[in-house]
Amino acid sequence: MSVTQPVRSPRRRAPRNSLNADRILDAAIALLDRDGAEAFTMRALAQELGVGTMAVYSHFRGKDEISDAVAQRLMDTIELPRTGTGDPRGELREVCRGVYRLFTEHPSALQLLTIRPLRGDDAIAVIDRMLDLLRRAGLDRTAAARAHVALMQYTVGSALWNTRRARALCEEGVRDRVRAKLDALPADRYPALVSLAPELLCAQDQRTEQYEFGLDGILDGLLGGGRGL
Amino acid sequence: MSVTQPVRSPRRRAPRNSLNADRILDAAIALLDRDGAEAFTMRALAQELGVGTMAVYSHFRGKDEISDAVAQRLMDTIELPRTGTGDPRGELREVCRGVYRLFTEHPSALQLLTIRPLRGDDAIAVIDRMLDLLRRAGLDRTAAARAHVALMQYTVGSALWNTRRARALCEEGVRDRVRAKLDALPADRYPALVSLAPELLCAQDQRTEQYEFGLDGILDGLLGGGRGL
DNA sequence: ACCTGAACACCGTTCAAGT
DNA sequence: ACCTGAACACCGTTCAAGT
Repeated sequence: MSVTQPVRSPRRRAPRNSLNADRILDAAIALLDRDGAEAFTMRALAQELGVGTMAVYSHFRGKDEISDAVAQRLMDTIELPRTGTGDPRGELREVCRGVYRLFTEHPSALQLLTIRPLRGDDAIAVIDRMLDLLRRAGLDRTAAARAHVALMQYTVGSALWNTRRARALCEEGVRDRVRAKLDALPADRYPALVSLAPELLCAQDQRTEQYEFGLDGILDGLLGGGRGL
Repeated sequence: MSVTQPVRSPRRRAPRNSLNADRILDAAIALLDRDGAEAFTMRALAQELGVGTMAVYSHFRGKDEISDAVAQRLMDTIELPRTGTGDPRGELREVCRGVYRLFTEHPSALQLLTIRPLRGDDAIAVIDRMLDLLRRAGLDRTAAARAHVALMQYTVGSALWNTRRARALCEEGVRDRVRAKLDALPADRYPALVSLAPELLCAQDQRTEQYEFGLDGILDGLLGGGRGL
């Protein structure tokens, strides 16, 4: 029978060397940010690139190696504030906000980043900068190390919390169901919660303000002289 | 040919009603804590129960529903300190430590818990208690709501960070590789990091002390009067 | 009703083969 | 060397069937 070429040709063979590690990482980040971590699939990634699934394996050993490379690449996009004349506290605040912004701008990559936080030249530069600022703020060696870890933990936790929330709230009706559940709580059993329900919902909406509220509190507590009373 | 019964009989049929939601949740938590989240599989869960894969579906709609129930069950195991005569700050500290302990004792369930933190009667009681204590500590309505969220975010972030670290460090040789990497860093480029490397490694090892260091800092900052200088 | 295996549409990855 | 599809061992879940 005379047939034309199949209407939907499955895919013409990709020209040699049209694929490389950079293109793959770009596509991976785009895929993660657009469709979320659970859609980050070798098959989906290959399709995003217009290429057979196995083509990617010529450039990376496997999915884990791609994840690592994505995490490293993202960390390298953090911009450090100019090493200022200003106070250490203000600079520290800026560095933390930069890390937080990165985490929330690439929500799906956040979990990749929390696994091995010590990758990438710029990530290391961030850590070095934070430690330096903490020392200059007057903390001793042990306190500086601990304060750095605490700040990173808070930042990771805050970003994770907010992105999970944001994703959940995207689903239809979740917002109303949460509100209804809060309204249905017995006020005699949970008086504080029922009373503060509006403020709680508001706090979760104003995510940047919420992060900065906690950040300022932590910085006050860690830098401000000693255990206050 | 004459054959005996197969040496390994695949599985005798489970007696009726030997399975129920509680047994399934017990097995799920055991599986999660023992083998980790990535081993939490419907097939593995059924095997743990000595039952066909699909038997579980008679009691739960699917894996998501089991995850939700696990999260709720775990949250209900948090013990609140006796509503003390003591200072709000000390009680608040105890509640946070309880939440942190739960998160670290069930590391694999942590991610389940971060998705929908508002499930379960006891979880709600924890929230109510924290809000009440924050109010009694003198915070206004907005500050109490924000402080509660910040404390939860820090606690989740800290538990997540530590359990990821702990799991990574279990792998053979990771510990030495991290140390080697830190030693190999150019001291002129990252002076603070190289100098504080021992303190950093130490801070990540002493996990409970690290959590409490940050917790005390946050409590100081949030409760101690105003922005210090 | 409760439990079962077969089957379906996915997943990451191995392998032998094309160019 | 770079890219390909077929195949393998997994996964969650649907379905028709057994008891």
